[in-house]
Amino acid sequence: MESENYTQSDLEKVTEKLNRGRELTRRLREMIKKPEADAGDVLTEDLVGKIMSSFCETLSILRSNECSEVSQIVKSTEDSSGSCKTSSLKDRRGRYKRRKTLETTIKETSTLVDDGHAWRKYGQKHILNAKYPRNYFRCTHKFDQGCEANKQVQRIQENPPLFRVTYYGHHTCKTFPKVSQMICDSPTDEDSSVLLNFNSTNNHHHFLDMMVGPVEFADLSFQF
DNA sequence: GATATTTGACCATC
DNA sequence: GATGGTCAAATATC
Repeated sequence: MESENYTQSDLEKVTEKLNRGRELTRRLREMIKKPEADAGDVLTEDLVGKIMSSFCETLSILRSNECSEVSQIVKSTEDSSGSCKTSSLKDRRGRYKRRKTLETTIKETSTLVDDGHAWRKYGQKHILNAKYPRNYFRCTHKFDQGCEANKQVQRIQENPPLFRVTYYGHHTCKTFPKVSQMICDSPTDEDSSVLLNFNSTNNHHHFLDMMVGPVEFADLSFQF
């Protein structure tokens, strides 16, 4: 489990900041439901800023541990293959590591919307018992910024068109999605995988409803 | 020429 | 050995 890399103190901090974010979100929802309440001393923009700050701090804690984990992987790789620089082009043994338990987010959608990130296709594969091939994408900034985000897109239905998009890891690149492209496109109420859009008041409630529930550390699955 | 996509081969895991 | 994920050369596009 990834949580083994976090100390009890880290978990407590993360929980505290998420709970604070939840409370701020709850207040924001109240203000949206009752716009007249906005006349108070706290503006919605302030709340949004605080919520974003809370999430950023949480991610900062999580990523600081990821970095140490990555550095360990790099170190072990160098140790095991440091003298193998002259290996032939054909010998790609150990050149990549198959992921085992990365954080995943699965979304089923009828339209392949632009999620605001730059993706680069690196593979396509026919999957057993699947009618359509699976497409593999990685973040464009994988190499220049070390972003670990990957996604797979697979058509699962022809008519109406339905795609299953699976995200692995999250973006660590500094190229944040354009706000106008952040689409809250959850096709069904059951679909808990949503993108945050602060630009459209029509979509506030969906995200807010998701956030006001109990926050469990193990359930973290944000998309940025 | 730079960048993105396609596609067959390679490799890890089960 | 089968399957799925990734690499990297070849090719396409701008």
